[in-house]
Amino acid sequence: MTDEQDLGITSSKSHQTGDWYAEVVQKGEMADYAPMGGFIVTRPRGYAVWERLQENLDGWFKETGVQNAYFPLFIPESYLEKEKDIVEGFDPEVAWVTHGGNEELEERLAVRPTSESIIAPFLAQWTRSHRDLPLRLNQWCSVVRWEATETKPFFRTKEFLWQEGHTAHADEESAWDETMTRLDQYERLYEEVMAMPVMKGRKPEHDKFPGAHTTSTVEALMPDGKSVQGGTSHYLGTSFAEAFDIEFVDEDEEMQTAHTTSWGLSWRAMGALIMTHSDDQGLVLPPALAPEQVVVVPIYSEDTQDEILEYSADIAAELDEAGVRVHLDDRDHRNPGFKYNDWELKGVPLRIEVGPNEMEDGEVTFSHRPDGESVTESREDLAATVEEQLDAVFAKLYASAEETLEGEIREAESREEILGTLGQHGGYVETGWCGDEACEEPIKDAIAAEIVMVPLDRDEEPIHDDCAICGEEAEETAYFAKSY
RNA sequence: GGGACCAUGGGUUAGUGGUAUACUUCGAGCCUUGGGUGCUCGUGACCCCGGUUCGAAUCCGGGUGGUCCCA
Repeated sequence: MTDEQDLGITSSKSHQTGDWYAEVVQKGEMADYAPMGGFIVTRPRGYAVWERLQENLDGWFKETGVQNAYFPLFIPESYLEKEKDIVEGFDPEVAWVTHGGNEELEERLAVRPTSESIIAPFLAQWTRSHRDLPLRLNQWCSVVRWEATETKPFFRTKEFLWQEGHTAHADEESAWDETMTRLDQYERLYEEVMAMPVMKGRKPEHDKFPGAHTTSTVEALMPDGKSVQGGTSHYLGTSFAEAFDIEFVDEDEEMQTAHTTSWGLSWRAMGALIMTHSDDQGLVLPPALAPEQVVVVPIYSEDTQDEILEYSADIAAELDEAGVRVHLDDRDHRNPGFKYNDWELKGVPLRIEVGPNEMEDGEVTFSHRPDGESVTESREDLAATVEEQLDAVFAKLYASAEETLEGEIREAESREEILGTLGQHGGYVETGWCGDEACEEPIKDAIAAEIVMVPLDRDEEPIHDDCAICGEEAEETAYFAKSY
């Protein structure tokens, strides 16, 4: 009895979220653990998901004036030291190269934890006049942050894949627009591609990116009530431009200092995606990201085998022609039930079943991965029908993710109430906050929850008049949550 | 930052001191298919280092890796 369970997922999403997640990642063939702690191997199916996220985001970047480039993996120590906030912010988690072959290096090299310090000098070199601005660069690469905390594939790994955009602008307005453009594109990626609603906000002062003027964030709520920082976009002000001499001559022939931004989204997005949609049957992927959007499972007996296989091969060919990513599972010696379970484990969003019944009536049966609902439709206009079904699957995924967020933003007006509400429900708690980091401490110490964001709009009136912790006048609304 | 638990073929697992059990995957063959069919054969494992012992997967110490809980 339990033997057959071992093929699939054996732990429960709601009861053992950690075990469940590790199992889904491995059995869904997204990733394996690498031999060194804190590192993972991304498998082809996992990488394929990353590539589709890349394609979407990269397309939008290019439509909005961004060019891709590539900078070195290593950053000389002296460069890293030019911006002191970066040094302090990342110091404990920088990996260093000290030797080249057997020879000790004269200057040690940091493995990039982020690339501002190696990109900014070139932004400076390439910026002479206001005509050179805005200058928008992006690179897809990996970075290394030697965090001591334990690994969770995609959520927290010492090396991770991401994109980092770096731009220089003539003035604050242009740089701020840039910051918001990228944040909006991250929001769009989550909502339109990953089928996940997110909340946009700003990090509190003490949790900004080192050296940034403003760090904006998209936050997604996981089913276990914890928040994930889904992507960040920083308005860096002029601090990096000053440290790296990014200056230009304006229209009046005056020397000006540029305003810069940086923005990044990592494969943590994949972690959030897997955590959000997958279930006790295994991985669930939205249509736009799935390596296979549709799997065709033929159902035949010995005497119908040839006809059914031909009918299903036709179907697969027609869909392939129409640009649908389709796979025909014509493995013999495997019954349909096995195949259903196998593809459900791997996250294929839509299944087409064709057996004698369907063939006789010129129909196909669709089965939706998220909820197992099945519908039988005519075989005519198949590509159009498949598009509709895939849209229906996307809508289901979005709706259920939305349900996770819905009702999970609660108000609290005292320390006890914040602790009680977060302890009991998780999710977000919004409350008045004086802006002092010290007022976050009691919550952090008690239940490891923190202020994950404040409203983007600095002028927005706080939700309550007083800070829930110290009772002083509230400056803004704080959103407390446990986070990954 | 503290604590708990775990580590055996690719995956899951039995095994309280005598060279390892079973399921599954995978390969070959047979069987045949509306929710993980059955059969035969084959490949394949005790995390690392040290200790105790005639003998260690098993006991002890240390490391590494994983999961969880608390901060």
